[in-house]
Amino acid sequence: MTTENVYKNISLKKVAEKAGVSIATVSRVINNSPNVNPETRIKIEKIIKDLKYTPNRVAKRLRNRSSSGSLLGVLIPDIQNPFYVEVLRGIEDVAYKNKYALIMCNFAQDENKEKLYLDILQSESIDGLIAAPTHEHDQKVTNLVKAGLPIVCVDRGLVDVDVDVVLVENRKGAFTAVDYLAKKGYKRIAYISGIPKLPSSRDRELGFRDALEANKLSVFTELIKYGDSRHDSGVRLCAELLELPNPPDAIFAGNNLITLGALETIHKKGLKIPGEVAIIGFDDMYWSISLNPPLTAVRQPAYEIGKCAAEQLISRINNPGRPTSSMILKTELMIRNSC
Amino acid sequence: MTTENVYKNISLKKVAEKAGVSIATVSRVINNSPNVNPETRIKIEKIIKDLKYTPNRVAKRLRNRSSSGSLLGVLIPDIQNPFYVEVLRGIEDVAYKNKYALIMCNFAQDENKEKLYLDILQSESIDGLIAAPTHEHDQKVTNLVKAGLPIVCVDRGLVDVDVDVVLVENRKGAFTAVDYLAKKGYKRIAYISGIPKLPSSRDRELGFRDALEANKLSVFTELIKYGDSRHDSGVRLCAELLELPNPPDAIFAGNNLITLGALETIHKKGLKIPGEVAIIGFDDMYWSISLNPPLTAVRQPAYEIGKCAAEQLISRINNPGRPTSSMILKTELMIRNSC
DNA sequence: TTGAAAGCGCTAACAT
DNA sequence: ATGTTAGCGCTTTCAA
Repeated sequence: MTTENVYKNISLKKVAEKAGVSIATVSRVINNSPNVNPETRIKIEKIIKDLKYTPNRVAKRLRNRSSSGSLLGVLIPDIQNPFYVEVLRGIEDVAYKNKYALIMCNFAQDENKEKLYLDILQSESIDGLIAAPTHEHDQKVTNLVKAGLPIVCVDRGLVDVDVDVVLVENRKGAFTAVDYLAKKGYKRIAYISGIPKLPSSRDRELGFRDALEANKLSVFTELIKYGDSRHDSGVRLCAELLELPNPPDAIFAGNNLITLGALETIHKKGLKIPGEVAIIGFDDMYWSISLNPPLTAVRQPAYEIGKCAAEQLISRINNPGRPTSSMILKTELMIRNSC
Repeated sequence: MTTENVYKNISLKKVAEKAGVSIATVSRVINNSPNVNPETRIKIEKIIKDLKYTPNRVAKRLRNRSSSGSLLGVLIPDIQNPFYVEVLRGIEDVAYKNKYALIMCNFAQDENKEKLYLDILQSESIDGLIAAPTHEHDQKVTNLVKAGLPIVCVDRGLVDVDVDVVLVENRKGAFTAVDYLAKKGYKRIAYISGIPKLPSSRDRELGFRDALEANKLSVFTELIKYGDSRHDSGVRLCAELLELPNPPDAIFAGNNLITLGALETIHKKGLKIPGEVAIIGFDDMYWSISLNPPLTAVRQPAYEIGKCAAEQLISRINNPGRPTSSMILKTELMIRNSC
C-alpha cells in the first residue's frame, strides 16, 4: 500500500457544519420534509450545491432498506443471448428514470452461480429483484419471494409461490410459426428445444405439437431434439437432425442462439435455405434481415418485457401490498425468406 | 403499505449471541484472523453454517472502502453492441471468481447519463471502476482517477491523467483490413467511421489511410463518412455512399453495428456482395459466419479485453501504488466471403 | 422548526 | 485469545 486512497465524499456532517445546523436538518432538506424553515432550506440547498454534496447511497441502504431510488438486482441466465440484452435495456431505461442503479448478475445457466449471486444480492440489501430463475421450482428465488423481497420474474414464472411475472405467449407464438411452416407445405418439421425444464421450452413444444396436429401432420419423435438453449447446442443438434436417414424439410429453432447455431451448421453443410431445408426461429434480432437468408422468426417484445418488469417491480416496491399480476405479452411473426 | 417487509438478514450480533461470544470474535472468524482459539473458531463456524449467516456487504462497504470482494462499477457506452457484451462477459467472469459484484451502467453514448451514473457509482462506494469514457478528455472520469479511485479504461484511454488502459491495435487492425481489400483489387474504398471524437474511430481511419497510401490508392474524401457508432448510422451512411454518382466498390465499416446497418442497406437495395459492393467489418461476431454473405472482419478479442481489464483493476485495488500500465491486444483478420 | 441521539452491521484500535 | 467501543453516513424518534 504505497499510495493512500484519499477518495472521500462530502457527508451530511460537512454540510451541516458549513450551514451551522444539525445533520438532522440537512437530512430533512434532502428528503423534502415539510418541517423546515424556508430560509434554512434555501441556505442549506445552496451549500449542498456549492459542495456538490450527494447522499451516500450505501449509508442510506444500511439504515433503511425501504428507502427509494437505490439498488435493483437483475439476475439473468445468459448475457450472450441478445434477447436478454434487450430485456436488460428495457429494465435499465426504467431504472435510470427512477434513479435506481442496477446490480447485474449473469449466472450463465449455472445453478451454483445463481445461488452465489442471490446471496450477494441479498447481502447488498437490494430494494427489489428482476429474475429469470433456472426453473419453476427455484428454491432460492421462491424463498426470497416468501421473505418479502419485491421480485418480478421474467421469461419464466415460479410455481410454488405467488409472484409478479411478465411472459410472452410462448405456446401461441410457437403455434403461429409452425403453422406457417405447415401451410407452406413442409411435412417433416423438426423442433430444436432449449433446456427442457424451462417452461418456455415446454410451452413452445406444446405450440409446435398443436400446430402439427392442427395441420394433420405426424409428430416424428426423432425430429424433436432437446438442448441447452445455447449456440453450441444449435450447432450440434441441427447436425444430428440433418444426418438423419430421413432428415427434416424444416426446422423450428427454440430460441435465437439455437437458430444461429443451426444456421451455422446448415451453411457448413452447404445446404440451400429454404430449398433443401427451411428454418424458422423463435426470437427476432434487429439484424435478422442481414442473415443468410433473411430470417423468418417469432418476435418477442424483449425490450417491453424488461420495461414492464421494471415498472412492475418499482410499483411493488412502492406498494408491497398490492396483489400480484401476470403480464402476458404478444408475439409477432416476422416473415422473411428462410422458409 | 399493507404488508410489512419482514425480509431481514442474520447479523453478526445474532451469531455472537448464539455462540456466547462477542461480535468481535465472530468478525475475526469471518475474516480469518489468526488470533482466535481453534475451538472457538470451530464452534462459531458451525453456528454460522447453521444460521446461514452471510456478512452484510453494505455495512462492510460503509465501514471500510478498502475491504475486498465487494463492488465493481462498469460503465459502458452501448449494451446493444455485442462487442461490449463480450467485454462485459470477460469482466463478469473475473469479478465472479473474485467475489465481486458488478454494478452495471449503460450510458448509451449519452454524456448526461454518463455523469449521473458516475455520481451513483461514487456514492455506492465502489471499490473500482472499468469504464469506456465518452472521450479522451472525459472530465468526470479524469477527476475520479485523480481522486484515487482505482480505474481501468477499456477501448478508449484518457489523455489528461495517467491511467491503466486496455486497448486493441486499432490502427494496425484497420490497416490489415483495408490492405486486404486493396490487394483484392478494390479501388474505391469507403470508410464509415464511428463517432469521430473517439480515439478508436480516429485510429481506424488512420489505418485506413495508411493502407490506401501503401497500396497507392487515392483517398476520396466523399467516401469517408462520419457517424455515431450505431446501427442507424450504418444504414444511413451506407445509403449515402451507394447513392453517390460514383459509388465505392468496397466499404470498410468502423464497427459491428455499422457493419450490420450497412449490410441491411445493401440488401435492401438488392446489391450483390461482394460482386457489386464488397464489405469488410471491424469487430467480429460469433454468428458472422451466418450472415449473408459470411462476413470478413477484423476480430477484436473482446472477451480478453474485459478479462484483462478486470484483472488489472483487481490488481490495482490490491496494490494502489503500482505503476499504471497499458495493454494493447492484437486483432485478427477473419477471412470469409464478403470481399 | 430544530437538535440530540440511537442504531443499521460491520471493522479495527485499544484494552484486558 | 477475547471483549469493548468508536465510527462509517444516514434516518428517525423524541425532546425542546
